[in-house]
Amino acid sequence: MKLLTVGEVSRRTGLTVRTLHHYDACGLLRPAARSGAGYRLYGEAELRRLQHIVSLKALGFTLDAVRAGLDAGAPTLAEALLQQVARLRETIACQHALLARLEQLEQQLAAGEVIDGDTLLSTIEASTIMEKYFTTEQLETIKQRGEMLGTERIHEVELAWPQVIAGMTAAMQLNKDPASEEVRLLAQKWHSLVREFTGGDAGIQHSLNTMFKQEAGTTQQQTGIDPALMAYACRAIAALPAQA
Amino acid sequence: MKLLTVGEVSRRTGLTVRTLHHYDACGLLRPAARSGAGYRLYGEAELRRLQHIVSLKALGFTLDAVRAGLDAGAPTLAEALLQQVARLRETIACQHALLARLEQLEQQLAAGEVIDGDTLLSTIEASTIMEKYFTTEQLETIKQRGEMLGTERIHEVELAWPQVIAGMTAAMQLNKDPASEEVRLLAQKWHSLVREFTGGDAGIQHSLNTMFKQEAGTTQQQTGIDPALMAYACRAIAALPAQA
DNA sequence: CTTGACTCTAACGCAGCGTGAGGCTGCAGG
DNA sequence: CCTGCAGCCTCACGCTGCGTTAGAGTCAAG
Repeated sequence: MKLLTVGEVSRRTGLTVRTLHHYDACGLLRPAARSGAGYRLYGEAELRRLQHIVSLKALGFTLDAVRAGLDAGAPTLAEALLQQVARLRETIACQHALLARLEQLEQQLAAGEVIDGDTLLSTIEASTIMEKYFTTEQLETIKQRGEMLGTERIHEVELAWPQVIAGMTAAMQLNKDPASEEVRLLAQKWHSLVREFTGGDAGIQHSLNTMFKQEAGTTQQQTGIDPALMAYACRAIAALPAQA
Repeated sequence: MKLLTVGEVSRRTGLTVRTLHHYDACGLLRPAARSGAGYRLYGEAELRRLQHIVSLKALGFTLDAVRAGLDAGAPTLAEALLQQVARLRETIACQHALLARLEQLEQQLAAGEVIDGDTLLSTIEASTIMEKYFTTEQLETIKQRGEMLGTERIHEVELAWPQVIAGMTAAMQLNKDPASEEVRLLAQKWHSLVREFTGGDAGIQHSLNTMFKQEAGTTQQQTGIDPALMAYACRAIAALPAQA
């Protein structure tokens, strides 16, 4: 019956001495005995327990969970395993979502001339906010629509927007009747541009509206559309003759 | 030009007051000014910066990284993004590997009568140790072979091993010549059982040997094969007439 | 003037150890 | 016997990103 010191256990297991001290301190693995000088001495049983500890930790359990699992019986352990699976699945799902966003940004970086700091931050911001107001499915739908339209058309749209916004802003500031002839063309253009984004999906349309209401500040900064302009544009569109 | 107190900023952003204090303390977001009473006052610029902070944090950056990214220019930020993508990919890969192991254990739990504590721990242990000595590809290969063989055959093998081991141990203890007639049948059986696991893959065979050498203690406990027996068995197999 | 809602600073707590500091122990060589 | 050196011991702070009291000042309303 041989007893080992911390250093020896450390070499055999690859754990650090400090870690063994820690396990002792928190009651996870107590040495079998102490030498006269106070040296920790571990026996076979402790090595086995340590093996178990390492294994469970490798499965992602916290030290508390490991202790609980070892001190309680197999049913508890089995249950803990299932819980751990569930937790892990969830975190992986989150990480995946995150990765998707990061990769999208990465693509935009690779594809674009966009190395300007503010633009980059705006792009990031936009994706963050979108995450907040659209469901995963909706984002998926939007992405697919984007692929259908193609890069070129998207570019056109991005160029078209500022003009429409500028026109609408001017009309509003001149107090023109939103239902008037002159505003009608602008309203039609606006409407079609929005449909190009929503694809006619009512849910997406709704989320979009909510976002513009809640995040007025940020969206205004990014698009130049403030609540007043939005209201004006909505009235103009509402005044359009039936379906275009 | 309106200034906001912590509470107001908190309500607008959803961050806690404590968080704002923290960001102030660590220099990530300093208030624009302080009131006479020492209240933190934030302006528009700070709100924008805060927006950026939140966005970057949502991408998984540490506060230090966020500060670095915001204080340095866009190139740094872009670079950091790429790094973040790489890091995330790696952690996801790890998590996936972990999940795979956990799910395997889950299956065994669901399928088996194995609710005994020691057995469960042994199973976990085995998978942990295998992870250590076999490459991912090898494990994949082993898994596929397992599926090819089918549950039933695996069960048979698991039953056959103890008998062979017992026989070989007895032969060794009786000091029988490993090359003798009597031992030959045992050696053949042993050899074929090993091949059933390795599938004839030299790499897997090698990893298996390494594992048995390095983890003598644990494997002996789990299989009943100690180094001496292993050596004896190897000699017996080496003495077999050419290919079986 | 009192209340209640808000603010301030200061400081511990969390998980799981890493990383010293400062001080014994135990064995080998001179 | 003394000296070294490796190994052991016990504190105890540090890291991340805040949560959470605790004690105390501030502001606007009743």
